[in-house]
Amino acid sequence: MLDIKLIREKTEFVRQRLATRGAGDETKIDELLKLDEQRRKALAEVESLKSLRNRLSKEIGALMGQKKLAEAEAKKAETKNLGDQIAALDKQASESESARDTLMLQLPNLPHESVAIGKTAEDNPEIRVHGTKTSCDFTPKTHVELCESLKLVDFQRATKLSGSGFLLYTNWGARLERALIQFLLDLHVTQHEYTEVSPPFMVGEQCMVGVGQFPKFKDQYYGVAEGGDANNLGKLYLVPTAETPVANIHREELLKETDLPIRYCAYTPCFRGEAGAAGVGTRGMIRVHQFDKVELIKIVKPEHGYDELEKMVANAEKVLQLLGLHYRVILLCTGDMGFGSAKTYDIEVWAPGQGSYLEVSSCSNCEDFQARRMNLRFKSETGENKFPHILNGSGTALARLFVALIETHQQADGSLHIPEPLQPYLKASRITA
RNA sequence: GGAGAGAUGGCUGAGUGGUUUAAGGCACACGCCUGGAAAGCGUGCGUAGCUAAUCCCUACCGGGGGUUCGAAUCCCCCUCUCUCCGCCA
Repeated sequence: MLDIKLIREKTEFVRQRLATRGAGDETKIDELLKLDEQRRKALAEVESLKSLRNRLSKEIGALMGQKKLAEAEAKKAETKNLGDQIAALDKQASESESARDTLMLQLPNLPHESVAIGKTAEDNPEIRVHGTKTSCDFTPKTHVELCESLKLVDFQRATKLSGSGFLLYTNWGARLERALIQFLLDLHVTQHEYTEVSPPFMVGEQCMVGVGQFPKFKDQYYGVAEGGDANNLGKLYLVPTAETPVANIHREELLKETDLPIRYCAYTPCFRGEAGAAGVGTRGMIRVHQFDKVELIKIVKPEHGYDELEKMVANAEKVLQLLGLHYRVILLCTGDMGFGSAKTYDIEVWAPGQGSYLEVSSCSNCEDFQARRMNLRFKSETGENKFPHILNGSGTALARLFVALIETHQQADGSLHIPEPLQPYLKASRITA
């Protein structure tokens, strides 16, 4: 959520920054300010009436204390109609306020000044590249072919269980998936100063609002119903990312400045409806309804937000470096960024079988946008209550990492070489048919 | 699922209709004291809106509604927490 004061005081600046996203959000500003003005006007009136009522009520109390009952009754009569006026104005003020807040929740974050202005993924500048595309003297198989020949994933039977877009890992595939999760958590916890947490895989609506998934993108997620009772559908949602539960851990709290920075690392499966997305329903692991991910979350003082973002990207890159994968880091342009983000880096890993790069990490600084939505603050040393910056980054998403890994390390004989850092986790250096 | 208890500021904890403009304590900040510290003493200290303002004023005691001139306090609904019982991995 944006700061309403910023919108009031620097209206043109906000309008221009919103316009860089190219989604037309800047057109909502006039309506927003109108509602804000209505609210403030009603509030000023109702507050002076309340002030009057409070004064009279006190006088009535004093009169009754002195047993001057007749005078008290007279004053009561005088005060009586104030109540209706107050109720009417209160209603006006709260209606304006809730209309204003509904609009506020729909407005995306302002892009940081360092973000390139652009419309689509075509406009995303490449920041750096690590390694080179693998050149092998045979035609690389796709991950689907490898999964079938090495029996890592049973696509067919997964469909029988849950429909398209779900994976059934089998034997070495299941072991590899588990090894990767363990490897990622250990890396971030022991080498990168994150505290491991294991959150619920279902969250309440408030969490979805807190990080910005609701109300705007409600159709993207899975709601669950307990038992056969359709009435409680929507009380809980399957997490689309660990960001949702973990970023909300300190929701509604007032932290001490010395509590910061907070750095969390969590594994969860991620559930996504992928409504309208290309590639759902086709075979393979690139876009599925459920995948595993290890997520990094930071809650930091505003002045450290962008340093911490750079470190977070480096933490995610380390994963790919250790696994011997070629990747590039790109900066998302204003038009391609997520709703709550002020600045986002994507990491794309090379998948030789696909002949393309796959997004395996997205690291964002949401600044105070999410903290405002969840009313998470910290008390500074000077006694001020401030909103911290909240950052999230994948470290990394697994199904696609799995794809890049097996496509990159496949051998001419059809077997799979396991990179050295992963071997202790898999307890194998090679997978063969 | 059944029964009971509860939800008050950063924490704790009083408060059953009118100096509660939320007591007291802890924590925190500053000062006194001290060779220095602890203890002790003094002062300050909730959140948000409004505002040039740390002045006023208004709101906020889990959330929503009601009664009243006036509600933390009385009534109704909801949510959550705890204890016990049942069921259960």
